[in-house]
Amino acid sequence: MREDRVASPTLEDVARAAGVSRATVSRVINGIRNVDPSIQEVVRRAIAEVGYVPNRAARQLVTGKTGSIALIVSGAGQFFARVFTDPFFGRVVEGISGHLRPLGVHLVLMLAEAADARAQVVDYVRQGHVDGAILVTTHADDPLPAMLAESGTPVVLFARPDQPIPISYVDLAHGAGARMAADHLVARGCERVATISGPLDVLASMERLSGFREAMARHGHAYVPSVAGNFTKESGEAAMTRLLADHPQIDGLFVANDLMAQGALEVAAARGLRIPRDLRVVGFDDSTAALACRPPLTTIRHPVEDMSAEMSRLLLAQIEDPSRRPKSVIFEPELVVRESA
Amino acid sequence: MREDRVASPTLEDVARAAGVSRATVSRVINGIRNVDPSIQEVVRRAIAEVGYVPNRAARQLVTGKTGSIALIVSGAGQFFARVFTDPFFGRVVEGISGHLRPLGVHLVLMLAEAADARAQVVDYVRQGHVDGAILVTTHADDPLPAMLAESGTPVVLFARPDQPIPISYVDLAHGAGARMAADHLVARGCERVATISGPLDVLASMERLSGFREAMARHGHAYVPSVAGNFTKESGEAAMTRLLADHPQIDGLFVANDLMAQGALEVAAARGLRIPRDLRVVGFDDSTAALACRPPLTTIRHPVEDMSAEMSRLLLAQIEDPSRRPKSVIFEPELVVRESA
DNA sequence: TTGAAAGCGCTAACAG
DNA sequence: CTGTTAGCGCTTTCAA
Repeated sequence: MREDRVASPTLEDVARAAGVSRATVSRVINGIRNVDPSIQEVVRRAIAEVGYVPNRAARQLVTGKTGSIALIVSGAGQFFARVFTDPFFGRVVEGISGHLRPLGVHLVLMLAEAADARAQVVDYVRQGHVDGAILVTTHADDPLPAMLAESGTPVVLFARPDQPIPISYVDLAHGAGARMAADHLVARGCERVATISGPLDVLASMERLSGFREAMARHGHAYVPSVAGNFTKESGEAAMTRLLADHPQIDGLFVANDLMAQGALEVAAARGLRIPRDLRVVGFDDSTAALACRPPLTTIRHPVEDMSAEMSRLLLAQIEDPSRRPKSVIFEPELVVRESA
Repeated sequence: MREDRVASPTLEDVARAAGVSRATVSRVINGIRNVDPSIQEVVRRAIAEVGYVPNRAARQLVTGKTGSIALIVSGAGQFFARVFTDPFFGRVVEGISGHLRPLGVHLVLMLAEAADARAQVVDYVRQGHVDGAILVTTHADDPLPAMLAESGTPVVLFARPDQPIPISYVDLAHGAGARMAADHLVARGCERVATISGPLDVLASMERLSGFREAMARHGHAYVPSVAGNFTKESGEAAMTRLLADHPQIDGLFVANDLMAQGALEVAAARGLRIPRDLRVVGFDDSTAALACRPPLTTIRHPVEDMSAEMSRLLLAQIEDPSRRPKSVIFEPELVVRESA
């Protein structure tokens, strides 16, 4: 009863049990028409009987397809603690698997936190474990996108790469989002506005910062103090502490992501600042952290799930037709008004 | 120059380029002795020249091995937000990949948050994508451990399964840890002690709770009020709020994990309670959350990384010898004294 | 020490 | 509609 474990049953076994040829069994398994319904029934029964499961390696060897794709998260320094602490990555996984699962495509997550891990991941992909990869990188000068693109595997990126490489990606109109934050703060009557930005070597951070500055300038605010964080809550606290030390009078604040905003709000609360009366705060992302804030955070919606679903769509298309030219899809942000501003 | 992408080079190509047979190339690739050093050199050069990468499917078809294992995280309800918010999972991944990477074994992470996802994961494993699986499940009545065990794949669990199934696992002596917390609180002079537990249908939670109660009873404290949370920070806040409403006089608190302790501390601070003067708090896990607490949290060390490394060790052994009997390894907790108690 | 050859389990023409 | 057959790329006896 358990010996089938020793050598799992093959097509051959099913064929014998059903009294047909391997080809016929293969046909019913792959849902190809042109098979007599009664025989289909017999085969199906035989499959169940012997407990047959197709051998992926054999199948891949002839079809060249694995039926699975990798989501690679690449970064450095405090990597694991970062990934498993920021709601962003969960949204990405959710968006991708929501799109892939109904299609029967397997999603595997791989984490590359250092040079050797990166090499191993590239290895994995090049060996043909997956049909393609979706890549999310958290640091600017990551060599992985180029390595992967060069390997010839279909790849799609989250966010435009720093270096111009021929690769498909999905991104957000960060500048437009920052502008919405600026307009909102000004409309609410803020006079002394500052911002906590993300790491300045990350494109998205730069775009949010410059977008915000430009919009504020257009409203006549020539000077907008800013402090950079690294997108963690702790860095938001540190940045806020510094900001308040240098500019105790601010009445409006734009923070480049919700997690940092959460940290900033806690510091503000500890300082006795009432939100939004004394200080209005706008975050960015509309992640679960925005709702966890006290008070709930007014923020800019970053449709991460939709963008991630789009990544898988692009990837699947590229797998189907490898000659496809790289394509980019840019999403539009939205202002979400809650209580903090 | 780019056309090698169309059909990637095979052993045959390398053999031709090196002027030897496929078998010889295969030998040098697999590091088999009995190959003339000069030929080895020639072959290695040829490999680099044609940019050869072994085809995993073909290799697996004959060896039966994939060289990769899966880490499956299974759960439900708010699953993604939970996994990517709790430092615990990062520690698991870190422990496993730290052990596996030097061995050249690939680690892929798979998330199973609902019934269809579970089925897909089992599918993936049974199809032979991986040589074995490490399973972490966050809810009590998860059918996945049994499904996997039954499939015949080598599997190792984090934490003892609720149902007795023949499967290897690694666990912590939770009761012993809870006892340490109790002893410490009592030694610090606490008189009115309460606890915030984890979900009561999770074995580890129960063991921590009953271990704590027993130890307190041994110290003469017959009654220990408790409120259950679900291991998230938010649930810690809610539990603390409830606890303080019913028992405003408590001067000692044991919380079943650091994340909930963090939430509890925030509520305590908002109530004006001084820690540890008015209230001493001991957490559990010694995760990054413990250091993020104000003040830094006294807690019980849960050696998650070591335990995870041990899981991969067990799994590899089981893969090597599938007839191996299931084995369990229990780790001992340690008290880590910081400022909160 | 090296090469020839037999498959691993499956799919996909190609006949029938 | 079904069976036969030729490989997919690799490892591994078995000879040489």
